[in-house]
Amino acid sequence: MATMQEVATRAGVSIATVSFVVNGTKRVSPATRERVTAAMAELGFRNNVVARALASKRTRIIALLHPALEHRLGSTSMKFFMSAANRASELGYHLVLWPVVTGPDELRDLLSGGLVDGVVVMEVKMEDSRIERLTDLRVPFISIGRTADTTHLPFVDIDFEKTMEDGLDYLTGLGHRRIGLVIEDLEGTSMAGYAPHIRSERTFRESMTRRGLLPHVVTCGPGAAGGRQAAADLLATEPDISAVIVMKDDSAFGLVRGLSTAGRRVPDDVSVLSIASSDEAGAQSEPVLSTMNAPGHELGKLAVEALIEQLDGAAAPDAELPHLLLPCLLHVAGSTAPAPA
Amino acid sequence: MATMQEVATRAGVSIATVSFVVNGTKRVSPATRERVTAAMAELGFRNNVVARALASKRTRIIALLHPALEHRLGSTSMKFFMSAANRASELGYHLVLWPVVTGPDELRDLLSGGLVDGVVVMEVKMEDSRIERLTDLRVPFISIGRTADTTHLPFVDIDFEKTMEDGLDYLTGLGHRRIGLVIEDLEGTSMAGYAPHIRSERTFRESMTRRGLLPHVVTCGPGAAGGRQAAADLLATEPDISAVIVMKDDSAFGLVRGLSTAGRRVPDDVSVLSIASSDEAGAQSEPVLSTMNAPGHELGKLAVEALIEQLDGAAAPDAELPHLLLPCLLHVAGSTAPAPA
DNA sequence: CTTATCCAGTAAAGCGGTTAACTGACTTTT
DNA sequence: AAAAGTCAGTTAACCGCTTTACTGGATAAG
Repeated sequence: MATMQEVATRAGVSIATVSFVVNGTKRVSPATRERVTAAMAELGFRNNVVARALASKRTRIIALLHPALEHRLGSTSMKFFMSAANRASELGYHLVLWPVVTGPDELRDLLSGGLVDGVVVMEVKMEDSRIERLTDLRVPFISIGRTADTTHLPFVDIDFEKTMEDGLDYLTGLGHRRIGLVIEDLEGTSMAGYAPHIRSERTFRESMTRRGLLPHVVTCGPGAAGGRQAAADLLATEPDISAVIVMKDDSAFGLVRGLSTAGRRVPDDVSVLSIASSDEAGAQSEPVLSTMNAPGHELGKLAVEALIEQLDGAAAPDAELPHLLLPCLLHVAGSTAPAPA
Repeated sequence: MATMQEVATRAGVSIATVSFVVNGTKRVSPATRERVTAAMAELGFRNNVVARALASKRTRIIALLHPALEHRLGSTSMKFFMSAANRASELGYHLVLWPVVTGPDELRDLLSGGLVDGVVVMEVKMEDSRIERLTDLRVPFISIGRTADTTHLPFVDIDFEKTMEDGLDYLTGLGHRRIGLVIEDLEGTSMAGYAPHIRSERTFRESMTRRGLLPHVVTCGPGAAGGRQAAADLLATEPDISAVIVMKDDSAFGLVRGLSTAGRRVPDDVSVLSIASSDEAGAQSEPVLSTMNAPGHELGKLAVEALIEQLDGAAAPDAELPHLLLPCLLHVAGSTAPAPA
């Protein structure tokens, strides 16, 4: 690969001039610029990213941190990732998915090594040590999801509170009064304290109570099997249940089947609303699930924009931290219907 | 962050010595080693990855290239990714998922820039320009999946041929004679020429013919809806079909529902076998699908090992290229049964 | 006609490491 | 006892690019 020095020699200029041409850092006369450009083309010059990074202390690489192994990337996360990657690319950055395998030290290496300009954190828990670590390391970052305390946290997140309220508005609007919530049980796993679950459950309980209704909450095991069991558990507690909100695609699929097995027709006897999901996921079930779609695309875009603004120093030093909340949007399909008489 | 020079000063040695301690590149007396180690600990020294990369021309980073947007990461790919990342980590490398957004130039930048030591390519088509490009750039790489011509291609892949034979052995062993194949139609999409589909279909046709049976092949649209339609199409062609092999999870879910809608019970009337799938995916359907499980875990591990062997120069210069094929393993669940009389 | 300003371009000092070649003291060999 | 090895450490030349300070000629101002 041709180096900058070779280009300089060939164009009969100094290496600095080449650098100015490449980066547009300083004015160069049209004539020399032309010579340099030609030389670059002839030699097939490519700027060495590593050398540039060392000298300038910027790589234009953003890492999307992903807790490896645990929790596989759902379609929502994937959408988010793609959207973020595209937006980053438009803004001249690379967004890579970095599975943090070995724990905090690996993180430290990348960051203090200067390999990465900034970080996006996902799958955040109510208390999350990674956040503190990033703050300590003074790495520019943004979080997808919020910890319990958000005062010093730049984040974008799904507005689970509003999503839940909207969902309940919709269901009660259909006449439902006995409504259950199915949430995967993460206690004991590495995802214990996962914020979306906790917020959703809390809001569900509060909102139901406020509406003068009894909150029926059932936790379940992982996968479709867990959802299936949840149906049985729920019906055992409250046989007259007429609507269920469920928080994970797997669980939702299992839930619907569990309800059928128990002789409840969906949506005639029991309505099912899958939240923080997507059209595509909903379409995998029969009947097609009514969903509240996670705004993965928008969140990805916004997260990257906020982070890059911070990186490029476009944001005022003491500007307010980004605190963006977007609710899931209701998409009515075949799994919800008016409450049975 | 403390630099190596600072550590050296503090320990009263030269910077080279510190480097030797850090990398174990040269013998250092226990006494000095101890002083250096202590100094590093006190200063919280972290090796600067970028500087190291520039000087040594190695980053110990491997990029898993992913064609952005197109084809979202299925659970098989994800398993593969995780397994590869873990194995890489064990071997002292980082494996990151790099969505190539802007096309070949981006690729070129990373590689000629020396940001990445090697590359893993996935979602390979029968003719794939990326392979040629990587060869041209002389970047060490390994492919998950094979192009049509594999003479110069280092790869690991699912043995679709054997998988299909095994699947057909199993089904014919159950007495099935009228067997269909459902494959998603990718013509006209960016994934046209996707190797797994082509190999599977070809082997299906050949093997069926060899067995003296008629190969019923139906292509379908994307998602569950496509699979559903495929059921109708297949029954229109061959109403007495008694078994169907299907190649994608989405399609499989839709297919099962489509069959039910058409009044066929699974598995009593029609058996369904989902290939290149996984237990977890199969469990999302009702009845639980019999699957042939993609060896994502093994492939990820093997791919990374082969690549790193190449990187570390452990392989002889003219050693044979890795050509590894692993079949999917049959996992019998609830969607297959003996052929009806 | 000076002196002050511009301007395009250059020289050179890093950025934080790696590594080949070298040094000097001490141990073996013959 | 002289020649030859060992061995732990050091020196210094890179790796390829960025960026600040500087130069010298051309133009504008006084």
